[in-house]
This record gives sequence, C-alpha cells and structure tokens, in this order.
Amino acid sequence: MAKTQQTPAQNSTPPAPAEGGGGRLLLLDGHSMAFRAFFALPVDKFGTSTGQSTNVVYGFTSMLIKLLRDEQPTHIAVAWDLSGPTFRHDSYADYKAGRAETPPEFPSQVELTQELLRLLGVRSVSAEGFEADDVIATLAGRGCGAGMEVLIASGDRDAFQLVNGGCTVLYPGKSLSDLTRMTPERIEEKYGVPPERYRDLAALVGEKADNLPGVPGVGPKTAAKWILKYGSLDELVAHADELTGKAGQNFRDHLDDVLRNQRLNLLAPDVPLEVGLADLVPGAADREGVNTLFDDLEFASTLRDRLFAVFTAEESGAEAGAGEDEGFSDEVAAAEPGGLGAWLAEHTGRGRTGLAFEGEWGRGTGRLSGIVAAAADGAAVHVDPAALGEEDERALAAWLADGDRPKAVHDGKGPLLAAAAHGWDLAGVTSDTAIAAYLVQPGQRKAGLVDLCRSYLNKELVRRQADGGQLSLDLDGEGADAAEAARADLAVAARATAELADRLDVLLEQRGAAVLLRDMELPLVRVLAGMERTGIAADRAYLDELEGEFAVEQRRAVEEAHRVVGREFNLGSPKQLQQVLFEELGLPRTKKIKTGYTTDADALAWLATQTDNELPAILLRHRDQTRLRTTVEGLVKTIAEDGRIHTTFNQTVAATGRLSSTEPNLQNIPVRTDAGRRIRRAFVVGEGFDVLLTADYSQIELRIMAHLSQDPTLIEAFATGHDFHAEIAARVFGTEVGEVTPEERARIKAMNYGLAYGLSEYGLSQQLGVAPKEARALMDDFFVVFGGVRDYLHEVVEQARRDGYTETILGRRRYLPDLTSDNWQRRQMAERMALNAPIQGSAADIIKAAMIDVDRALGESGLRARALLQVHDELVLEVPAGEVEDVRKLVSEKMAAAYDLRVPLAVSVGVGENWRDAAH
DNA sequence: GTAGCAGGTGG
DNA sequence: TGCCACCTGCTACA
Repeated sequence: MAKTQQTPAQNSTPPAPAEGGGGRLLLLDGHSMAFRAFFALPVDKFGTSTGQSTNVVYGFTSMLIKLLRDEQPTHIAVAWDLSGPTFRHDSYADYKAGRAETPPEFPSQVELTQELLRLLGVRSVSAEGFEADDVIATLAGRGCGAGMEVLIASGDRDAFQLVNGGCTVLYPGKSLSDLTRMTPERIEEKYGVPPERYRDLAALVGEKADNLPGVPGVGPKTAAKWILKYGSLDELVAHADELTGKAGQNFRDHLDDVLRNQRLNLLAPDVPLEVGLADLVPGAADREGVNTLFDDLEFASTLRDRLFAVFTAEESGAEAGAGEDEGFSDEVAAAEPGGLGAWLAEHTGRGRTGLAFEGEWGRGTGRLSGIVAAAADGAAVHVDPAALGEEDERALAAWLADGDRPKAVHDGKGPLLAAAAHGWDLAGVTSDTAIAAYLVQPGQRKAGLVDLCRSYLNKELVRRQADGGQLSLDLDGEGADAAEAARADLAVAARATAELADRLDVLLEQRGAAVLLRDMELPLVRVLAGMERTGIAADRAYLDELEGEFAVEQRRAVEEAHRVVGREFNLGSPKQLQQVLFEELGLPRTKKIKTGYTTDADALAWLATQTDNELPAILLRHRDQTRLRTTVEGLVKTIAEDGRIHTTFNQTVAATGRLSSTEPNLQNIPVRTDAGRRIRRAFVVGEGFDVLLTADYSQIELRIMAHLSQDPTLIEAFATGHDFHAEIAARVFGTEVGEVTPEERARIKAMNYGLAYGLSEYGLSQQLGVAPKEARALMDDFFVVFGGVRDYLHEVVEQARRDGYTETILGRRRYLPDLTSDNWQRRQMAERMALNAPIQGSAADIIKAAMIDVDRALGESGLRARALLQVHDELVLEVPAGEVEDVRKLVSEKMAAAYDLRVPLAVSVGVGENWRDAAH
C-alpha cells in the first residue's frame, strides 16, 4: 500500500495542455467542501421538520451549481475519504490524532450529498487506504496527461502542490461560494514560493489539523525565505548548519518532524481507481429522484431551479437534439403581416391552443406586450400587440373572443384584464392550469408554471431570460437577443400550458373535480375580473379627514404614555413595551411568547385590571388609533385615478376554497367598532349609480353543519328559529326561547362558532372567561341535545384519515397527510383542519355559485347593477335607483337558491349610500 | 433589502 | 390550547 514513497513528485514537470484542449476536468474534495459548508451555514437554520439537518447538502449543492455554471466542466468527479486508516497512518500513527469530533449533524448529510450526486449523474470516487486528496492528485495527473484543463475545488491546502499551468485549485474563502483561483502566480504571490515548493513550505510550517507539528517559531515568512535562498527543502537540509539564530537551531532540532511532514504531505499520484477519465462525463440526471430527495429535505424550489438550469444547460449542450422528450420546444413563428387570421384558421381548428402572455396587469387593468399561441398541431405564433395591423388585430380579437376555439391559459385573470384594456375579450378558455392545479392540490405552496411542469409532467421549463422577463435596461445592445429570448420563453410557456392542461384534465376527472373547474372556477374568473375592473368608489376627502383625526388621537396617546413612564419610548415596539411594562414598572408578567411576554390586547386589558397604572389603557387606545390611521392611510394610497379602489381577488390561495383579496385587502375592513365603521363609510356609491347593496348569508357555516351532520334538532332549529343562537340556547338549557338570558345566548353563540373550528374546552373557557370545567359542562350539555353534530365531527375526521382528504358539498378536496402523523401536535392541527375544511369550503362553494348566478342573471335581465366585492359570506353591489327592488329580489333569490341544503339558506339585504349604511 | 415575529382586522 | 386569510411595524440579519 505504501507504493507512493518512491514515486517522484508529479508536479515538477507539468505536461503542457494539448493544442485546442481536451476538455475541462472538475475535481471536488467532497469531505473538505462539505465541512466548509457545515461551518459556512448555521446548522440550526437548515433542517427539516423531522429533524434532519440540511446545511451541508444545501451549501454543497449551491456551490456545485456555481461551479458548473461558471466553469462549465466536461468531466466531473467528487472524491471522498473512506473511514478506514490510510497509508499515512501506517507511516505515522498519530496522523490526524487529536482532531475535534465531527459534529453529529455531519455524517448523515455526507450520505445525502453522495446520494444527490448519484441522482445527478456525477461520479463519486474513493479508494481504500487513500485520502480524497490522493484520488484527486491521481485524476488531476491523468487529466493533465490527457491535455485537459484541471480544476480542483478543495479547502485543503495540500492540494496547492498540484497547481501548475494547466491545473488550478479553487480555494474557498469565508463563504463557500467565493472561491479563489489559486494559479501558480497567485500561490507565489501569497506564499512567496512556487507551487512545486509549497510542500516544502508546509512541511516547515506544519499542519495543525493533521497533527503534523512544524518547526517552532518558523512561520510561512521564514520558511519561504529559506526555501528561496536554498532552492528546495532538500538543499535546505543539506545546508542546515548555515541557518542562524533561534529559528535555525529549532530547525536542526526538529529536522525529523520536517522530513516526516514532507513525506506525508506528498499526494499519491497513482492511486488505483475503478474509474477512468471517460467515466467522469456526467450521466443523465434522475429528475424525479432529485425532486423526491429535495422534497424530503424540504428545499425551496429556487435551489431546484438553479440546479436544473445548469444541468439542463449541460445536457442540451452535450447532446444536441435530445430535447424531444425533455423540456418544451421554443420554436415560434412571427405572424406575417396580414396573415394572422389565416394562421389561426389553419392551425387552431382542431384541439386546444395553449396561450402565454407577456405584459403587466393588476388592479383591474393591464397591458399586453406579447402573446404566443401554441396550437395542438405543434405550431406556434408570436404576436406583438403594439405592431399589429388593422386586419390582424380584427382577426386576433375575433379569435380570442371565439368561444368555439378552446384555449388553455395559466393564471388567466390578469391577461384577461390586460386584453380587455386593448378592447379584446378572451373566451373559450377550457382550462386555467393555475386553478386546475389548485383544485388538484389546494394546499401547495408554490404553483408557478415551472413547478407544475415539474410535478405533473416531470419536465423542466427552462427560461432563457434569467430575470423571468422583467424589463431590464438595454445598455449593451442586446435588445434583439432579449426580444428573441422573450419570444422563445413565451413559446415554451404556451406549449407547457397546453400540455399541463391536458394532464390536469385527467387528474381532475379522476378526482371528480372537472365539473368544479368548468362550471364554477372558470366562469368565476370572468366575474372576478369584472369586479376588479370596476372597483369600488372611495371618498378621498373624507378619508383624509379621518386620517387626520386618528393621527391626532394617536399622538395624544403617545404623549400621555411618555408622561406616565417619564421618558420617551416607541409604543410600537413590543420589545420596548416589555421593557417598560415588566421591568421598569414591574407589572405582573403575561403569557409567554417566543420573544418574552405578550403585550397583545387581551394581555393589556388584563393588566389594566391588575394595576392602578394608566399605561395599559393608554397603550390599548394607542393601538386602536394607530391601527385605524394606518388602515386609512393604506386605503388612500390605493385609490386609482378613477377615484375607485381596485382590489385583486386571488382564487388559488386559501386551502379551503375561499377567495382572498390583496392590494388592498378589502375583506378585512373594520366593522366591529364604531370607529371602524367610520372607515366603511368611506366606501361609497360611484357616479351613475345610487346605492350600494349588500347581501349576506346568515349563519351559513352553521347551516352547512346542520346539512352535513343531518342532526334533526339542529335542522329543526333552523326551520323555525328567528333568533338562531337563542333557539339553540333554549334547547341546550331546556328553557323557552323567550327566557334565554343574554349571557346564555352569548355562550352558545361562542360555542356554535367554535365547533366548526375544533374548539377545545380550554379555548372555550378562555373566550368565555369561565373555568375549563364549566366550558366542558357546557359542551357536554350541547352534545346531549345535538348528538348528531358530535357524531358528524367525529366521523369527518375519521373519514379524512382513511381517505387522506376532506371534501366539500361540491367535491372540492383538501388533502391532509398529517392526519396520520406521529407528531401529536401536527396531527391535532390536521384534525382541526379536517373539521373545518368541509364547512368553510362548502360555504365558499355556495357563494361562488351564487356570484356566477347573480352575474348571469343581472346580464340576462339587462340590469345595470354590478357586483363590486365579495367578503366570504357577503356580496356588495352597486345599483341605480330604479333597479333597487329588482336587484334586491334577484340577489336574494339567487343566493338562497345557490345550493339546495337540508335547511334554508337565509339571506339578508341592506341598501345605503355607503358600505356602512348598507349594513343591516 | 429581506425574513420572521408580533399584533390586529375581517369572515 | 380555534379555522381561513392579509397587512403593518419592528427587529435581526445579510
């Protein structure tokens, strides 16, 4: 095994790179780089929910991506140390002795990293009895011999001895990704000796990590000076007597150590290996395997994107024409002037056309700067809306609006609004892949086109524009290329959309959700787009006035607080608040949170009862006023030029099937307090209309619970009761409705709503301010009367556990894998979700159906009234004076008839000049 | 500049 | 120790 000793140093005569080069060989020292990764990234910040650390795998992968991208090697190998002893131990028993223990989080990650490399088609190499360094030296020597350019990524300085004109070491600095190129010049500059003498220098200085002590008092400076003077360590030894001073004496005393060091730090150039250079060309990556591994490691998709970007780039470069099964064609024709109509007629007559759009949209409007239509026959055409002749524009508009030309889009509401701004309609959309994917898997975090292609087609969608098509300054005259890349990207997106739509159709059919997409979500897109385009009028002057008023109150509270405490502090900082309340004023501690003790409204209200100090009350007032002011401020900022606020409704966010509203969120405008309702007063009826009309479902979730549980008592309560909560209270407490006290009613109401959330007895007791025992008793009383509800709640969780998902009345599923988790907390959480999802989700189904029905009925009856907002169980419409009664009737009928439950769907309607006054 | 937390609004 | 959202300000971090 000790056959290295007699071989000459292989780096003394570097083979010149062959003419034209024989490729580029990248060699990585696996353990060394993995170790660097471990210390570069905090281990406690990188881990999965199951406790597997991932900082090494992440850092290593990240570094590998950078290397592949920057260096574009043709051959790659990663060398690993094996656990057993090496020839160096045979020669020096204390080699590497006294090393710190490897961190416990390290070994398992080395295995994961090796697994990842295997999946990526990158060879790992090691040899028994040798270190990774020796393997690298051997491969580097062979690479150089074959005329290849060699790159070595290693955090071990021993590798410096391998550096020559054709071999560079990439040495990591503080962060793993900034690798210094150690060329002969750089080494000489840094250490004062050429790379072939680096071993001599290292032998003199020693290597602490390997337990190889050098000459005491001799650092790199002295060592370099000596080596330069005598030419080499061998010559230095021959002239040892000439060295003067303490250092010279030390050298003579420690000569054995130095010679041992020199012997040991020589890297073996001829390790027997099972692989040859030809084996180091990366094989095909196992994408599915990589995805599965990344899923297990809970890595974000950004890392995957970067990884696959370099690997697909490599492959497409290596084997041209291999793109038939992988990825999507980016071929696209430019529309011939005047020929667009003919092209569309020729290619889109059969099958569904995938569409992709470029431009900007949001807040109810937009602009298109590019469209690609990818027909089912494989052909694709690019259209630049700005450069469209009259004839082509007519042809395009007609085709887009043609309901008989089936189309697939991805997240089409924005493009629909943008198209509308150009005067075009978009009809015949038979799939929106963003929505279809949401119906298949509503909980998923990211559902961009790239992610969906990966999940459902096992294909990579590779974009040519690095910035994803964002506008960038054209400073270097690459405008033409950028435009071409943008077209290619759109073509890829259009083809991907079409293919995805087909795949998702199959999955939806299997899940019985195809109808949900076709008859509910897709028609709803148009309704939502209409609401966003219309917006709701806002009274800016009134809001300005309101803001001033709230600001004055806020300042007043700040001053009072400062006066009470005796110094200035930031009332908005929970941290400073804790300091003041609990340390300076010594008030009793509240509930613990991550960062100390809570200062939330409940806690402050409690503190106010515990002390004579006015501060808690002042803080509460300050919170209220601040909140109101920022809400108003935010709203004012979003008023568009037309004096209206155009929110954006998101159809694919809430896991239960609800809509959400952003920029601004108009679904959480205050209503519960007087001050809050003053803000609602700012939402007014717009010009050309006379009133806002609001219509909401009464207790829709409880009605759904009655329907789903089929509890006879609950159903009966809905059939007869006017005051529902009092009705239930009477049944629970065994009294007449008229005798129910307000307190009893409040308790029952809290429980009624809590039931659908999986409320615990503790939670109920907290909310009611009673002992947990009392809450328990109340729940028991309730379930004695409403046994069907208890059975239902129990059964819905059990069924979800069996099936893996819950379902709404219209078959909208929510998958809850955590129902079978070993982790109690996660399982509990999943059970509460399972309890709630069918109820909240069915309510969402019902109001969505109602919105579509109302919209259609308004259109068919020729009324001008229009929907503006949806707030989960409420619709807000804008209505001309002459239509109020018709609309009131139409809306309440359509909403009540949206779905046939076992109990009636009660709808209450209000009318007023503004949103506050339209309440009922 | 960004991410996570605390706190708060709605249904 | 109650479900589903969104937003703002503060703080620590890079």
